[in-house]
Amino acid sequence: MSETESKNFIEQIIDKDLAEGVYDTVHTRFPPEPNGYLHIGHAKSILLNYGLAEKYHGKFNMRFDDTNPTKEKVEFVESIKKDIEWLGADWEDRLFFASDYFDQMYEAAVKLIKKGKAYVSDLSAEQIKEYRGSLTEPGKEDPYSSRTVEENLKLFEEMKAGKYADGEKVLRARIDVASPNINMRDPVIYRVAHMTHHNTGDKWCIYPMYDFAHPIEDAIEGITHSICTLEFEDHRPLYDWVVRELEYPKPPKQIEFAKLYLTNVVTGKRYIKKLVEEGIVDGWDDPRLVSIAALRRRGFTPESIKMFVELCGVSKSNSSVDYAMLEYCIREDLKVKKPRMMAVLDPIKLIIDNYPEDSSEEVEIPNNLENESLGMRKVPFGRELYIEREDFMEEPPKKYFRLFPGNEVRLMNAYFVKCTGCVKDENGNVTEVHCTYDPASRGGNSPDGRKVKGTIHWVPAAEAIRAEVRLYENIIDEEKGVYNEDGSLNLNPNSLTIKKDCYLEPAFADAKAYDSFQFVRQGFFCVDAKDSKPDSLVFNRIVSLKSSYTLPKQA
RNA sequence: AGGGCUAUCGCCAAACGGUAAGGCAACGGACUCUGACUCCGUCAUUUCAAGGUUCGAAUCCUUGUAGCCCUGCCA
Repeated sequence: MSETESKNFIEQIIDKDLAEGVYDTVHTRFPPEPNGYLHIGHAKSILLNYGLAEKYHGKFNMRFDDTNPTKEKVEFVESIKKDIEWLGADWEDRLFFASDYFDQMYEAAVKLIKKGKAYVSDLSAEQIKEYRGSLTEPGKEDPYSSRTVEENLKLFEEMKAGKYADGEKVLRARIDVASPNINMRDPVIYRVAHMTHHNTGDKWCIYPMYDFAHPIEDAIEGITHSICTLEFEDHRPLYDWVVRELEYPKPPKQIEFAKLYLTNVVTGKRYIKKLVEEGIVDGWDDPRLVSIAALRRRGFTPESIKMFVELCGVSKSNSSVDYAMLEYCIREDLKVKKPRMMAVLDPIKLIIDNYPEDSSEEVEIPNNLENESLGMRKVPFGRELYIEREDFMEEPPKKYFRLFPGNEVRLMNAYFVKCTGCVKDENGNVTEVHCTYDPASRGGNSPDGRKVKGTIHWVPAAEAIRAEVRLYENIIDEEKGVYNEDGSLNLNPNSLTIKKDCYLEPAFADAKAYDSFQFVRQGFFCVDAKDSKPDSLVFNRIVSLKSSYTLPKQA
């Protein structure tokens, strides 16, 4: 708590605005265009905007920026709402659509025309591009810019009435065709598009452009700080021009911050689209992706994502955050919240030769030593168990303190067992490990006080539940990117490992979709909501434990 | 006639002229009913570079360098 005293640059701007009386409240918004799925980068924007509103006891609006009917779909509206709710950003009763303001935007355009600040142009898209000049050359005056106010009013009215075809006429703001900032070279602010809009239907055939619409949307909603990403910096003068010319009393202010990029992760929509189309991933919510839906399916919690975003901070420098930081956050969140269960991913049978045949018992195990409220569970124990194949070695390396002939270890929360040997098949592969147990060590400690160096996990062979476990790695190979120079896919071949025939404790019979657990020594896993069926559980690994598999390096 | 923005440890990121926070990662060590977790320790004589101003510069000035963004009737 104490180290969060330093404020990010946006909070500093807000503090100053509040102190100087520029605004007397804070009102933010998240304004996605409903044209795709949200990903971890959007989460930063959502939680930043929502967090600021919370922190300053202000308000947070949800707004769909749907001013271009060619790209937007209702299905995205629903998925976006779901994801934002899941993240915990509460817009209360303030859910808006930019398209709800089309009337006001139209009036705003008329106002500009009347002020002589906008005119109708007959130039084609290509011609406008030509007249705009280039990065190094100034633009040229639009030949239609000298039309009278009356003429412009009439023409704009006709545009609205549907008299013109798409592309025939546009409304341009009159600013400065020679501006070094290309966005200020008489930008188009309204275009003709005969198209059915998902919200307004066929009411309109003219639609406002982002640069014109966005400041108006913000102003109408009383937004104070309009937070967006760095690429809009060049648009700020236009944003300010719009709110100034429209004479809004306490105009909103645009503030830009750097997008969140994750190292070695694909976020680009067109790349993900291609991966989905080519069947490389099983959809936009494939657990290897970082869409909000994918993270949810993988088992990330809203809390972990919030922690992650806060840890990343807010600045204006382009940066790419290490994936390890995200993993840290989910480990941190889950480790005290979720039960620690025993699961054997690569099973080998362990037979306790001196355990009475046809006998069994139950041992009691705490669900999470760090969180007593998670309670205890009972696990059946018997003569035949499954243990991890790597927990037995016939010829152990130095410092190996699991099972090997002659060595005694503890079966977690059960008994001490001493390895007596193993059985191999004709190829020399170990098929069974044999041992004897010490009945006096029930519970996991010996009354004579002797210690064991190793403790291993186990699962009762008869009652164990079979499952499939999927281990995901980042989908992209280090440094090389999604595609090679020749356009071929460059994927990490280990991005998905499927382990079938894993054995779980019987308690997993009650596991439900999205339930997550810590598998002792294996990491954190989540029941896959998409692929699990009542009789066969599929687990996605959320994150592995640090170096849990690695043995000490040999000298 | 181009314009805008950015540059502090492997990765994020504070510091707002007073002598380089913190987190992730990494590496030692202690502890442990799993080798995880936890704990304790190490990790920028230096802030893209070179000059300058100052008692004092990551912070101010100058000149460079590198990266990102902008020439949609997309957002």
